[in-house]
Amino acid sequence: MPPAIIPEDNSYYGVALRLDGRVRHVTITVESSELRVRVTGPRPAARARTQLAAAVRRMFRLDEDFAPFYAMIENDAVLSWAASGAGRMLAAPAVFEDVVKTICTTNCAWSGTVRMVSALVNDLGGGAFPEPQTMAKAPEKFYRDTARAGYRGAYLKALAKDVASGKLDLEALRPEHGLPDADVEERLLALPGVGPYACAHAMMLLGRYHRLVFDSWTRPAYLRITGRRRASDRTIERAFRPYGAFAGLAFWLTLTRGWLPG
DNA sequence: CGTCCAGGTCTAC
DNA sequence: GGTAGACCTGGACGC
Repeated sequence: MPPAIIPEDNSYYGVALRLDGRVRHVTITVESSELRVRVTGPRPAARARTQLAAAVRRMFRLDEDFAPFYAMIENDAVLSWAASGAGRMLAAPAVFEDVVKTICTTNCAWSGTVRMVSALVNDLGGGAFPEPQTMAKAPEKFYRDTARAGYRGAYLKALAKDVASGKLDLEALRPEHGLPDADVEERLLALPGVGPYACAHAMMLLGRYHRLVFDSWTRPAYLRITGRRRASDRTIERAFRPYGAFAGLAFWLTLTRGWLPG
């Protein structure tokens, strides 16, 4: 296992997770370069602890090897700063959750995404992100009147249905299962409501960093940072081609440099 | 009040 | 393979 590079002490993250059927509030802190995970309630049984460990490992990308990327950018004019441990985009415990949330970001303002996901968590999941079966069973009324997901409602329900029935296995898209990027992309694009943007975004969350995410935020952000007046997606892709398998991550870090203090 | 568009996608040419 | 129009929703904006 590659070393987990933790940038600083006192980092804190909180999330509600469903562990062995029970919603737990989980806090993750950094203490002496190690992650410490705490949960509310009585000590979780073995099954819940296993689920918790798996969730944290995926959320913080503990099984991914960033060393090749850091070696690549060590002397990079723009990205050398990131070589000290940046790039661990927070993922959900399950690929299903990432795909659902990503669909909830499409063609709407961020406030809409928050509304839809909040409804899924609070009104359907009892405080944690709902299981596929729960989303599959939820009536259309929920998606229309509570989540106010509009036309996405049908996509979300259909997706949940296929995952719940076993017809669709999104977790199989994780890198450890060995599917080539091209196959994973093809499967993602075949999902209802998943186009080039959502596919690229989901690929990043899967730890597959080749594809650049183009949307109404990243495009202007790139222009602002480079000082260009305009640049086509193909031009931007060409600019990041030197980063190879990490082009998408390099693009993202270039755009989000200002999100970090200092 | 109508129009536009926001972390796009789908269908039909 | 590339492009127009429609699509839920709800804020922002112009009139």
